Amino acid sequence: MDHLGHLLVTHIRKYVPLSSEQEEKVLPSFRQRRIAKRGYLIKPGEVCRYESFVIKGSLRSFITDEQEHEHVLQLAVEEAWVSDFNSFLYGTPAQFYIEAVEPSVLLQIERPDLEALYRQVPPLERYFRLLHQNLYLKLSQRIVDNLSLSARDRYINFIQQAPGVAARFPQKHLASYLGMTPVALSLIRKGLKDEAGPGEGNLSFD
Amino acid sequence: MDHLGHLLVTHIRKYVPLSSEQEEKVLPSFRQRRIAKRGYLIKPGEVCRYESFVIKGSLRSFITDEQEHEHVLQLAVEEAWVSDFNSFLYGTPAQFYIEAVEPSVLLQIERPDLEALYRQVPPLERYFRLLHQNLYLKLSQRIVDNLSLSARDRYINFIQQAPGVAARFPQKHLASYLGMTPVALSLIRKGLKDEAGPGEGNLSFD
DNA sequence: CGCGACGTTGATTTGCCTCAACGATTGTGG
DNA sequence: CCACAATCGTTGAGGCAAATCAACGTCGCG
Repeated sequence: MDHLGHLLVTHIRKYVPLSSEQEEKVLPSFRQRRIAKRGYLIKPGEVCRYESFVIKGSLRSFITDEQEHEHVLQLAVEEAWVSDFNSFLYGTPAQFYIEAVEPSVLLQIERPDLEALYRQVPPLERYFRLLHQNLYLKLSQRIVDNLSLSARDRYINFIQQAPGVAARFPQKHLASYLGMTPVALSLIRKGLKDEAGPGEGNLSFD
Repeated sequence: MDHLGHLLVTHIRKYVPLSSEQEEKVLPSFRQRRIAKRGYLIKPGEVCRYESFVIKGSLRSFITDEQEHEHVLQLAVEEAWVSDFNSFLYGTPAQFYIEAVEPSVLLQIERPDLEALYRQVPPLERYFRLLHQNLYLKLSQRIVDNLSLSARDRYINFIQQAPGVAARFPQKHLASYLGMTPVALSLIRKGLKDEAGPGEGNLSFD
């Protein structure tokens, strides 16, 4: 258990220095939670009380539109934070589903505890600023990609930037994340495999 | 001039409290800069040395793809921050153009000065964390909209959420921001005007 | 006034979606 | 452990929203 917990501290230390005293104050604010495959962390309408750090497994966040179509916003694996962030911050009803795609283990913190932790361990304020800076940069890039790339190029791009991640999610989740249908993604993969040629399968993305 | 400068302090105070001593330390770190209509704040390949706060005017950030097509990432008016954030943070070559659409006035800060300011005025660390939280939320919503809404609905959505902003930019910039061509936006507007009926022009978005 | 950039409108094309049927794979209860 | 159902991925046929291409009107500016 504890060796998993230290994933969080190790992760934070990639961004900000922590004294060992500060380090010890972090973990006690978190509770570990397991979530079964296909279990839901949150559903629309509920209030998202926790910010959750993934120490094992994978999850996705998505919405459903009025035609019951799912749209995947995030594909999360180890060292990602998941929450309905708007709901967590403002106590408003959540907009997203968050579902475990693999059996997962999370470290969760409630908002009052997080605020208290900011005061006890000031570098965390900086950590979360850096975290949100990076998230902002990634989303900016994703928007640029959605505006300027074809479905095919978005897929190629994703595979190159996050190798290994695609393999952990059903293809339809990846398709939705990339803004296309499962049918389109299937055709794109077929196209790539064909043009690579039967002899040179070393580009296989499986 | 100073009355414009105080727009920044006033803005920051919407997010975090500042003592008057702290308040006085903020503005001296910034330099005011005017930029003519169609002037460029930054171009791809340059290093973005400043984070710029818009106190007057409007700007857009965009990229061009290999087919010379422009793709607008941001439409900025008063109280927005503009920069090639990645370049600003890491000193890497900028990816974006930033162009003044109207004659504009900015308050600029360099990165070392910003870091120094964090230390002098700790609440700014919190301010920028909150700022990036909000930017993150807005980008998330934009991605959801791009995934789940038609071009028509994205336009309606934008007009409702940012009334007045559209009028300050050429239609083709708005179209690009919304992920469609100028032709498509023109047809959408025509469609909306027609279905509103010739007698009831009170929904006109001009 | 005349040039150039912008918006509009029409004709045509296209990338991706929808619908549908069929394999492949997974998971589950008997 | 097998049989069956359910889910997922693949493939094909047809359709549609939006893009492209192109011509014309309009406005602002030198």
